[in-house]
Amino acid sequence: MDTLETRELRYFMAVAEELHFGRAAERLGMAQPPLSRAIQQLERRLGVSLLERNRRGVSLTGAGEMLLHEGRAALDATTAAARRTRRAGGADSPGGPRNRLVLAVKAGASHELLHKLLDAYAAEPDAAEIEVLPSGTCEQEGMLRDGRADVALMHAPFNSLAGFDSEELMTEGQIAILPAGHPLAAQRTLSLADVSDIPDLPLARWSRQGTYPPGPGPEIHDQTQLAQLIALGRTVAVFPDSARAWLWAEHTAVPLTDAPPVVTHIAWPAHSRSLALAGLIRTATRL
Amino acid sequence: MDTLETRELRYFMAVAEELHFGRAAERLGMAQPPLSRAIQQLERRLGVSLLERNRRGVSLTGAGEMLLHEGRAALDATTAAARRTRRAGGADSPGGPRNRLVLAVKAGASHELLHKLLDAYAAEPDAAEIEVLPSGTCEQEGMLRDGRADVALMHAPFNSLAGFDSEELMTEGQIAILPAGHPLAAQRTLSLADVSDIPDLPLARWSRQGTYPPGPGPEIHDQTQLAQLIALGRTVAVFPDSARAWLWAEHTAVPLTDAPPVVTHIAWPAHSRSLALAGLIRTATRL
DNA sequence: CCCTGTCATACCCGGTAGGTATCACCGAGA
DNA sequence: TCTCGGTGATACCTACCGGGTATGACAGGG
Repeated sequence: MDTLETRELRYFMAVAEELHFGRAAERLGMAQPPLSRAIQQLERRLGVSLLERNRRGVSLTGAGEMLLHEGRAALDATTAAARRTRRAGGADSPGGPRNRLVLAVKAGASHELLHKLLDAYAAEPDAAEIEVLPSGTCEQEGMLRDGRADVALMHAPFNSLAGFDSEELMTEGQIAILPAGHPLAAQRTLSLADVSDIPDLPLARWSRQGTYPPGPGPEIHDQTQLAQLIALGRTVAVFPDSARAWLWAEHTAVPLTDAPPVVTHIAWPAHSRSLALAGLIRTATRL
Repeated sequence: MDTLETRELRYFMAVAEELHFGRAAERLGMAQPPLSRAIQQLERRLGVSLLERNRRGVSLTGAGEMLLHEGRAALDATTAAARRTRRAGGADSPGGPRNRLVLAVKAGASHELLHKLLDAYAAEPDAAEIEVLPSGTCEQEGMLRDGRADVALMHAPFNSLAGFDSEELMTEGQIAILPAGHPLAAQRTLSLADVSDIPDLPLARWSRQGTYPPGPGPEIHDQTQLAQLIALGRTVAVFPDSARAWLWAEHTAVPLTDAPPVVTHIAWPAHSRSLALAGLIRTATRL
């Protein structure tokens, strides 16, 4: 009566994202007519029209927008439940309640902090096994939400902590990373304005889920690519202090005076109740 | 393959809560054998054993505990999606995108603040319609989670803000509410210790989802009941300052010196993106 | 040793999810 | 204007599976 099955949600999400029944059906690996019928049934059961069938295409109604947002959260929660249950059970069978936590970290960030955290936690009396899951640019939120990870290191203001519990671990300034020979590399400090429009060094554009923001700089999706382009004198980058750990000989780091400080948090889903997680958080806040 | 249908989740939750297939089946309005089979299928598909079938009864495995917690969140998110979509659509049809927000407030609390908030918001240029939903003791969290409400007034430290976004609205001290004639009512201030074990006035025990904490005091599930019992000289209560609004003539309020301050927040699900909600929050923080 | 309460198995039936074929509609061209 | 390509909706069929009833297997308690 008012149940909203997972399958229906999946179907609707596909249609709402594609705005095209045929493509959505293909993406779902099914034929178009059953999909049309399923969406109609969903609309009837909810007593609400979700899609505006215009001539030549489909668009979302207000209710459709709502279901797109809320349904995303619901689907994430559902797949998170499945994944975490699988993990809990897989650990369960080999022998004893061998807990395992998946920790998502932005690849390459906070190396030293991560090292200290893992070492300190491993020394705890009954430490769980920690699997470190490198995540793409700002992808930790999604990983926590859909259960790929149990806990994450996040960096405000880049990551949003909305909806998670978190503890502050570290605050650091930001630096500009320049080619060693560049004139600006001789400065003791710089401002954001100084580095944001150097004619010969446009800021690189990071990939976010495969798309790039517009601008003149080179397209990047990997720290190594970026490091190389800087070393070649093609671009400049802004990073937290801890990025000094991976600088090359051809790089020069110059502190930025007016860049917002980067705050590293440890964050986890607010409803988590795991002992292993509690232990990790305790260890982290004591560092 | 890895989908975890809503129906399966519902079934498992029932069994996990009842720890008894027969009762769970009855609660679900179905027969026991199909339920057994569904749970078996679920376990097979997840590749994990969720329940320990002992002689004479059922208990949860580690994975089962995990699915109980995570599944609750997932089910709440799903019913929230359905409810909010229905609301968004119902408003959609009469005429124009007539937004409506459901605001959960603990019945009787923060009367003055609520009044000011509603008045101020109604004066806004394009204010949505606000439906005030009185909630039981500390039930606002659940209402936000399963979509019965869109936004809530919460009172730290009684409500937990975990998993929600929130803004602080007001801080107030707490008072003891005594029968007017009682000796302690003559004091200018009291401490928690003073009121926690008055021999003739045991603290009342509030109902939480139908159960009562142990203790000598009377069982209460309604502010009016409590007010009456205080007026009759049978009990004493501790409340935030703003409770003075509903005191009777037979009541006396005495400030408590060492009670933790009560902070009223406005809270909402972290993923909300509604314009109407943003307007309400803006109004609230400007009060 | 039977009786009772539990969950599992066996078997059947009906609803429905999904497939194929086709229709109805509209816009773009020739 | 007529046709053609592409859209979503309809009609109809099949097969799967969710749910029901009847019964089995097993363990404790009298």
